[in-house]
Amino acid sequence: MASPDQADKALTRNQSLVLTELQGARAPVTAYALLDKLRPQGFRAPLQVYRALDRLVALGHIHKLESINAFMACAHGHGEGHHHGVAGFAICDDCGQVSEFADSAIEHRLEEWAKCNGFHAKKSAIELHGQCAACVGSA
Amino acid sequence: MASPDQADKALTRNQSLVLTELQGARAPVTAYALLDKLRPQGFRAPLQVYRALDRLVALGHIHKLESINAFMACAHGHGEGHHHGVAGFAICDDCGQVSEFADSAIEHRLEEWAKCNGFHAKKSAIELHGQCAACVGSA
DNA sequence: ATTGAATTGTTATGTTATTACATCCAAGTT
DNA sequence: AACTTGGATGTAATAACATAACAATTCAAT
Repeated sequence: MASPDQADKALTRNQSLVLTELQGARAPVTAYALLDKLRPQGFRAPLQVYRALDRLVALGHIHKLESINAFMACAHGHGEGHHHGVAGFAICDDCGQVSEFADSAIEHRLEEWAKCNGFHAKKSAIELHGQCAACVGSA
Repeated sequence: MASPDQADKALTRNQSLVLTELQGARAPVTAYALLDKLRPQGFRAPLQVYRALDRLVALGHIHKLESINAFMACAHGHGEGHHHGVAGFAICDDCGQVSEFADSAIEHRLEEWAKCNGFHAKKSAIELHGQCAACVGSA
């Protein structure tokens, strides 16, 4: 049996620091905001952050939100047989909070379109902008 | 009856120049690439481009591709009763060409999710990355 | 110990987007 | 005509996001 946190153990110091920071955040964080937060831990240049982010995205630990140039930890864990489907994000333009969701019907329709059009999809970005329930209520 | 090109007539000179440039392009164009192309027409600063782009996006004439920071003309025209649904984009990472598509099932699923979660969506971005049919063939 | 691959550190630079403020111009008013 | 008002534009400076190039270090496997 693999150790329970094998995925984490594969991470380097910088990657762990960035991931931990993102997991503790309540909303997406930009690369430069991460840099500032991690200066006490020795970070000094953007590349240290960007390199860690690239790796974490590749490993599936975090997502990049393309429409706001920010990053957030993946909503679910990384247990053994975890199916990594197409993820969607609902971004509140008022409070900044983001909800991650998965919808197999959407995933299926995208696959269908790709198949019909000979497109080989490698990754996807689905991002909604608007107001979350809390902000609609307090509007 | 409105004149056939009423929408176009509402555009200012700068907006028309930017829109025409995008309509003539075979792939998305970045703001700074537009600036360079329009220097002969008198453009000198990024804001001239960004202001025109903002307006054109708001009017539904063009789309911003969030994952590549580039813009493209809307695939369909702007006739009278044109339903502007949720648009998706398949971006070829090899040749740069983009296919715009619309899928009412996806739109419906997104609306459904929003309703169930009290999220008021104002806009959406759906972008696929991979290889288009032509590039897969010539790989 | 040596080597080779991956990671890291550092500097500089490139790319994308906005802020702030001055100016211009056309439409409506006195 | 002079005045006001609002949108559109021009201009300069800067902010925010991201990568290139290269040197130095770490560390597992020999």
